[in-house]
Amino acid sequence: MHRPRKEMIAETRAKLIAAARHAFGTIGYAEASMDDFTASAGLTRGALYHHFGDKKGLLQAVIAEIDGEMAARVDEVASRAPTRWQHFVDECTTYIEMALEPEIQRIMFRDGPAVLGDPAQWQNANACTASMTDHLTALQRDGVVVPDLDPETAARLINGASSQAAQRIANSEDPEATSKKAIAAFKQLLEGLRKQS
Amino acid sequence: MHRPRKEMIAETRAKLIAAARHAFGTIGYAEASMDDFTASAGLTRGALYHHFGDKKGLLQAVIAEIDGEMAARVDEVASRAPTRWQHFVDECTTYIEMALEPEIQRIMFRDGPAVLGDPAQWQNANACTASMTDHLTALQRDGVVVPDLDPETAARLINGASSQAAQRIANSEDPEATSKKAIAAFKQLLEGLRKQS
DNA sequence: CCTATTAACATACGCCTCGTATGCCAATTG
DNA sequence: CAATTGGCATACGAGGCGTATGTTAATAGG
Repeated sequence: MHRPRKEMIAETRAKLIAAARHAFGTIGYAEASMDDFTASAGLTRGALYHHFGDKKGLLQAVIAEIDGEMAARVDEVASRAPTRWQHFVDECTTYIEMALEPEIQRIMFRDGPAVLGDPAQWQNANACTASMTDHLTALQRDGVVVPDLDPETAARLINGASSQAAQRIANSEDPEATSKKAIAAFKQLLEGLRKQS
Repeated sequence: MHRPRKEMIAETRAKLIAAARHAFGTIGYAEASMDDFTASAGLTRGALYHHFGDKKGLLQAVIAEIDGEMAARVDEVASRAPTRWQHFVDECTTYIEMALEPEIQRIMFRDGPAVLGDPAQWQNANACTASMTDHLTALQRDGVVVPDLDPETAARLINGASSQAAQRIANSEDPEATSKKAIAAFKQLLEGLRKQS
């Protein structure tokens, strides 16, 4: 049988990623001891180094996984919306909602950039921005968005604003109220991209 | 004489901050060995722990210093502008320009948040956002900016977009061209805040 | 079917870094 | 001038990380 072997390996990788994701997302990358979270997965650092090279490599794998999940979710939600513009706005607000998860904030917005550098340079972890860029391009073609605008650049700026919005909500005393204010301010900024009719 | 003593102490603090700032800004917080950069200042970790408690405390001090410098610069540049709105826009673009410094990006936007958490929660390091919040409030009062908007929230979102713009420019192959695109996109977003006349 | 090789891990070792406890010296204070 | 405090260095112990080295089980070739 070929399968059991392959499956065991895949399972090992998955267990390591899951354990690391949990550790990174709660206590943070720097505080997460490789000995500890590999042990919590019933393994040792030997497996980690074999599969991912080093701690950074494992972080990359975790980030790739999260990025994939986020992109899938954004894609799903945004697909049902009456207009393209609404589609785009929904995409952004969904992104903010997801960014409320402490795990995502910690890994994708704080530890990730600190350890791996500018997120824009990450390989296998740009699905969300790519999607937003595509939609902005389409909106521009349709004349909904102002023409003199680089879509990818705009998508990045919006990403920055989104993550700040999410952080503000997440750290708020009254998340409900803060959410309203943050989403409102965010949508207001987006209005700047629209061509006035 | 009281002075020499006090001066020596202040000088020690300053040397530690300067050495740490350089180390953090180049190789990064995690890679910066306390033994190394204290030695480069002619001191030991003993002085560091005495004055700043721990590595995080020193990072806070470094951040406070940089924040002060940034706020002073923003204040200076923005003070000469014909209109209040222009004043505000200049403030933002100056902020982006400053954020191009690798040292500032690394310390203020990457390592700082990873180690100390959400910048919005930082004490003694919110001068820039505070200033932008004030100006937004004034603009709102004057009817230049849309009324239904929380100034501080908006300031934070703009901050997020600014830092992304700066990162994009800094990591670009052609900074000159990217700068034009990023600043343009940024200003376009800001237009969303204006009340249409 | 048997052997050789490789791959998937675990173990063991040394280095570096950090935090704390302790010690020393100079400067202030009365 | 003595006592005390504060500024800083030294010394020690504990982890954490990376690498080098096993060990075992699965595959491949004859």
